[in-house]
Amino acid sequence: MSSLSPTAKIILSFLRLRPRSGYDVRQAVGVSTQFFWGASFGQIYPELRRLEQAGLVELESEGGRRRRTYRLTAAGERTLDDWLRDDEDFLFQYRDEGLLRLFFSDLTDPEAALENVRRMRQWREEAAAFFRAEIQPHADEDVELGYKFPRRALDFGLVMLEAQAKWLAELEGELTAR
Amino acid sequence: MSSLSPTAKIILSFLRLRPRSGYDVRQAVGVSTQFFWGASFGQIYPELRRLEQAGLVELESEGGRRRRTYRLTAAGERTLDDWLRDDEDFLFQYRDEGLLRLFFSDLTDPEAALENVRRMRQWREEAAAFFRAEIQPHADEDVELGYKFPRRALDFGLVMLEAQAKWLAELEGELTAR
DNA sequence: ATCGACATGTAATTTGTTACATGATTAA
DNA sequence: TTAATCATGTAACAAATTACATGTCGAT
Repeated sequence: MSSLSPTAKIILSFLRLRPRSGYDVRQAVGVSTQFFWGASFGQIYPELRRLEQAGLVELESEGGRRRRTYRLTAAGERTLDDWLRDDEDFLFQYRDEGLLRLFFSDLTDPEAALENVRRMRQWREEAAAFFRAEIQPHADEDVELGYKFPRRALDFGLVMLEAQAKWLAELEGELTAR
Repeated sequence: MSSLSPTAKIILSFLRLRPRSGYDVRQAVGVSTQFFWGASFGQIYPELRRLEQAGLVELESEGGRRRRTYRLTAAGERTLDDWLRDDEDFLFQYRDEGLLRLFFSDLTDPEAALENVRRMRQWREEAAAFFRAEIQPHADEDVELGYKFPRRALDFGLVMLEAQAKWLAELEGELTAR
């Protein structure tokens, strides 16, 4: 019962929604989970081969053309199901260079510290705007199809970004006041 | 002007506050930046050698004992300063397996989805409690010493965790209601 | 026929964790 | 003197990004 690699988790999940090629998996990631669970071509293609080897996915069609569409096998379905229920600790990783610089901002002059905070806030605002423009349409489409959770995951991300932006704006005010 | 590795950034920063050994850097990370910028022994020790090679740090004392304390060189100070002001894009990485499972929760039964949300919320609450118990005392100590920003970085983390926990609690209510 | 978008893949490099090995110092 | 903790280090592995190479398809 070797556990699934991070990339395997997202591949199996998207294939369960419908059969896809590696290319399609990457497109789906790009318009939905990228923010909290990325995957690049360089990981997806080799991982698909491994999953095929392991009997978790199989080729559905080579369509005459050069397009390899995969679908889940029964074993793949079971493995995915296990993961969606399992009890292991979740991976949680947060890495934030702006916050690192904030932490050490006593080492710089106030202007540099303030500029850093401003950039942090702006980044959050831009990310939130990007979510609404590029990701929300897809999430809303999913809702039409009866999938409610992608939209909830989007809202989670927006709430997080906006809480951060609000706090940063307050700190900006505090640092400007003097 | 080869750019600093992630681990180099935190090593130089902590050395600027005061000279330390690799062991001390690791301790400092563990009680302060771990949440958003980790570093393990396996990275710190080799990186210190590289930084020494590059002339950014130097041995301050071998203290007779087996304890290698490093301090910044003038070149190290300059390099650190450059980084604290530079214009490059900040690294921002967020990876959240609970959120990935939430995204795909249409594929499971409602009980498994609810259980996942509950665990996500609990994890946030435990993390926030840990911050207050284990990290805040050190941040407050820093304030006494005139370093105000570590405490602000802590507050940022708490605000983020609490915003997430609140949203998750609301979703829990919604999912329970039916 | 050729150009751009679609599609698959490999290789090199970077980053990070974990497990392991080893030695020095201090307190019981 | 022996156990625990302090302290330094290496090796093996896992994960991820990026750049590169190659080929297919459809429209002009």
